[in-house]
Amino acid sequence: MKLVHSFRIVANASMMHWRMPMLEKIRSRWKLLVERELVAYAKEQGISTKEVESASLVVQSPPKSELGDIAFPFFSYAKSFRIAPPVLVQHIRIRMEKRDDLPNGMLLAAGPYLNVKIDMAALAEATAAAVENHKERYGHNDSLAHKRIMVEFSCPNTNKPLHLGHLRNDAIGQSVAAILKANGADVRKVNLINNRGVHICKSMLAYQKFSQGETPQSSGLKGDHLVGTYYVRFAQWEKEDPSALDQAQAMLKAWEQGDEHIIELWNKMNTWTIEGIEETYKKTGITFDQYYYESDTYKLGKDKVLAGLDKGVFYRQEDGSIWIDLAEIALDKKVLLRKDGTSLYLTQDIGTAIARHEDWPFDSLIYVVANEQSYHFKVLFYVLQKLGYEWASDLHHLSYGMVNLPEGKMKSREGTVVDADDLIDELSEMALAEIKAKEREEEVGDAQKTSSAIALGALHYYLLQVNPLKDMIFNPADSLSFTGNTGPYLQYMGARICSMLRKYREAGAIVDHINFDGSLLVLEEERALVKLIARFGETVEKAAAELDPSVIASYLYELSRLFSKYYHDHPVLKAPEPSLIKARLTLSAMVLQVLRNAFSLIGIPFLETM
RNA sequence: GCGCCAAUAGCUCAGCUGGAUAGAGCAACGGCCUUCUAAGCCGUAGGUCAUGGGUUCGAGUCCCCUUUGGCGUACCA
Repeated sequence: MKLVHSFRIVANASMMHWRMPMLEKIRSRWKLLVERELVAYAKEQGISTKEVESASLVVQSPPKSELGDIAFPFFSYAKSFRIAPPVLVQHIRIRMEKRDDLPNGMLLAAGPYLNVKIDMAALAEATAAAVENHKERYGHNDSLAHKRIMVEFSCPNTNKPLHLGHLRNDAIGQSVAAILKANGADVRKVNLINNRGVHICKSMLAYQKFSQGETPQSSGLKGDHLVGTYYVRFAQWEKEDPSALDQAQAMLKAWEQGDEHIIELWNKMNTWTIEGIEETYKKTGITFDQYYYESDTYKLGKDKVLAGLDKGVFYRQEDGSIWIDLAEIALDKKVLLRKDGTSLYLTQDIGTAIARHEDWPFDSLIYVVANEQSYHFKVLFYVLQKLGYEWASDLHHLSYGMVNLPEGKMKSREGTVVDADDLIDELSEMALAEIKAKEREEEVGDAQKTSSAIALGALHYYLLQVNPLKDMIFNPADSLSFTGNTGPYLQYMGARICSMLRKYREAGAIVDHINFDGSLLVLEEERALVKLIARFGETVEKAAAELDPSVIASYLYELSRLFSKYYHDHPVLKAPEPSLIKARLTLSAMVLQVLRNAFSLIGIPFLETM
């Protein structure tokens, strides 16, 4: 399975030791020591050290905690040394143990693996200090420092409200932007409003014919929903009146010629839709740094296509249309401008990309767009390259899979499209009902606010736990469930820790004066938690390298599940010794901080109580 | 037809980029609330990693064939 995006932007060489996360530092230190010993042994045995050096040592994590914390498989050295891996492991272990410059820790020979049990007390204390120092920035790094990355997502049409597909798009875009930012990049989130074209005219025309001047105020409908009803109305009318489409096209022409009445109507309806959509963004916590409008950029696209014609990279057909030959990238031919001179989707995107690079010269531009458009982006990037823009190679299509329903595809004709606002409202109602059923309305404070936060947590986690490239099935029943591997489960973990910390303070913060002693965390779960917390930074980096929020989602679930089991089995506030209370409290607070930080990367609202 | 992508438990998804006995959740069954919030915890059951071949010490992971499914291949967006 090859699902990894090859995100082209090159990370900075930030891997200098002084800023390397603690766990990585320990791993690479041990790696160097094992390699040193292998080379020394090879010399003694009269084996070419080149052979040994070229088989670079692999670093892994053992599957079980009894086997230690770091694993070095020795399979690949068997040939050079001409002995079985387990034998070599024993030799190297014994030799290394004679050294007096080893860091704290223990070497374990586990068959063909040489494993290390690390000094967990030191790791726990260093990690606790790092969490304490960096707080909401713990886990952040500067691997993408000074990189300007533009992320385009959402891109709604102004003829209908957002649906489930947009929600996946928005969730991915918002999350990827946050992840890149956490890696130090200078990120600019941009939206592109598809506000021109025949499809926009369809809802306008139907409105003109059938609305009798209805407005969001008079109808009580959100603007985008109101406009959407006329888009649907057009589809009905089109069946009754075959001239409907011609009329819509005539309207588009009039629009392009600047007909005042039509522009006025267009402005009015666009405003309604955009205001409605922005309300949805507000509800889902989606924000942008800048909006682009196709009505502003399509002309630039036209100009650039004509310029390309002059340069000879495109050609004109007899009927007047302008084309590009895609033979170089093993594709066919593609129209860039219609014979009547009007622009196409591709033309507009050419203009938009150029305008963006002029506005904010980026090191990379990531388009978050469904995979059904991969052909479009392949062509777009090629066209821009042909036009001579060197930055064309910095464009990246983050292609995500379709959202389907258990019954199959969403189809507007069959009315199976899941509306974004309806879904969020339904989720909120379910969450509210749950709060009431648990009789936690008072406890929770603002039950309304809490339930929408839970709804959002459920939705975003559901959408982001799947690798973006894969098609996913959105099962409404599952998404409405708040138990198991869900957003609310994670939120609940955070709320429980908060509650525990509140109780501690109410009881007088008894162990505040005691120093945190990492050596007290000896339980298997505690070691696993410390390691996992120490790995958060790597996880954030991996998520950026792969442009994949599901990396964060999986990490969060693992952390929560581990902590959940831990605090169920082992008392924190009622631990037998004050110093142990302190140690466990510190560990819990670390988990809490990481939950908070990770939540913000995948759009899960943090809740102090629920 | 051609191109791109996918296939892991009944269902929805992981699987640290080729390593130790393939993991979770849901659904099913059983156990745990005078003990830091039961939106929780524990246990049982569930797998020929679509099929066949190849690469090598070693394959769910890499390569090829086949099958099935999705998307694309518009002077729609």
